Amino acid sequence: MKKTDTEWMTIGALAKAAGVGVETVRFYQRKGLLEMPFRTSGFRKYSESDVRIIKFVKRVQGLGFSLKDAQDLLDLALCSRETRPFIAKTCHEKIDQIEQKIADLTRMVGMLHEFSLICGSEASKDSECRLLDCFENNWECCEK
Amino acid sequence: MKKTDTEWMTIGALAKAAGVGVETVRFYQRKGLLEMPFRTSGFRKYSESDVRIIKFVKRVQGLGFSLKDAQDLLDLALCSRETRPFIAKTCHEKIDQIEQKIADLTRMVGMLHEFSLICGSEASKDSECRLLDCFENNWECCEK
DNA sequence: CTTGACACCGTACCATGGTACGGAGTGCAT
DNA sequence: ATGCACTCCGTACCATGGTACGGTGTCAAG
Repeated sequence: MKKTDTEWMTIGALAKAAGVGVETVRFYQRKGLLEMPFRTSGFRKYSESDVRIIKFVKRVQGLGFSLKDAQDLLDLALCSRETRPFIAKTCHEKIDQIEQKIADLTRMVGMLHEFSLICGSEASKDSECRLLDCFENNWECCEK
Repeated sequence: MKKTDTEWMTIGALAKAAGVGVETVRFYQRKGLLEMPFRTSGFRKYSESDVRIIKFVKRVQGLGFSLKDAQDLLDLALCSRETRPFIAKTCHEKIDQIEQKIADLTRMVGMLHEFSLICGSEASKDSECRLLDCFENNWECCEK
């Protein structure tokens, strides 16, 4: 690769740098998460920013969001006077979504903590703890 | 249905009560999330606890867990002296998993808050906020 | 005792998010 | 100039989590 000076990467280099497979890059391209890159004689030429996008998508995905959600968030990057209202809307939607999720997860983890205490204690009788009861009670643990 | 007295439900009644389709119930059955119910002359007979299981699965799923994870959590309900060590392990694994997720989501939402402030302010110049920069910086927002 | 609603079953199909394959072209080094 | 690695593209395939279809069986009321 004589073009390292012009800082282009091939698809393979990008994939490696981002920790995904070449096919995943092509897949993201088809999905519109990565824009169609410049080409030299048929070969795709990527830049560092593509690495960042892929890593970002992977991170967001790991938090339980879809590729569509990742796309929404990527679109937030286009911050300009015209796009600002749209961005504010998307941003606040995502914030609400995430805060709801955090609240739910927090209750869930609290319940699991209590559950493990009750169930783990020598005093607990067999089958005394019924996890499902806790969930029904908005994740509050048994006979609290 | 003359058997309301014996409190059995048909698959249709269960599905309706749990807010899913009949096919979803059969699917969960195949996946082992619901155990094979008693039958009367070929028809499945469900109880209230099946409704609870389905609702639970749906809730857990909504938090970004797989059916497999839901299954793991359902297995926690079997709290007895023999299963206790296994339960403790699963429970703490899930707790760690969830806490990690909460931490990540919390950083993410904080970043989105800051982002929306900066981007939303009249002072911000076009294209000044680059969301990707924030993510790279462990979700800390731009030039903080 | 028929009729309509529901149940049975297997199989096919759908979307999402990839992963793999195969035949052909390209680029660079030896 | 030859070879090897890498790229191209389309298409097929995979797992997950359902959803739909179609032919048959059952139930319970009219």
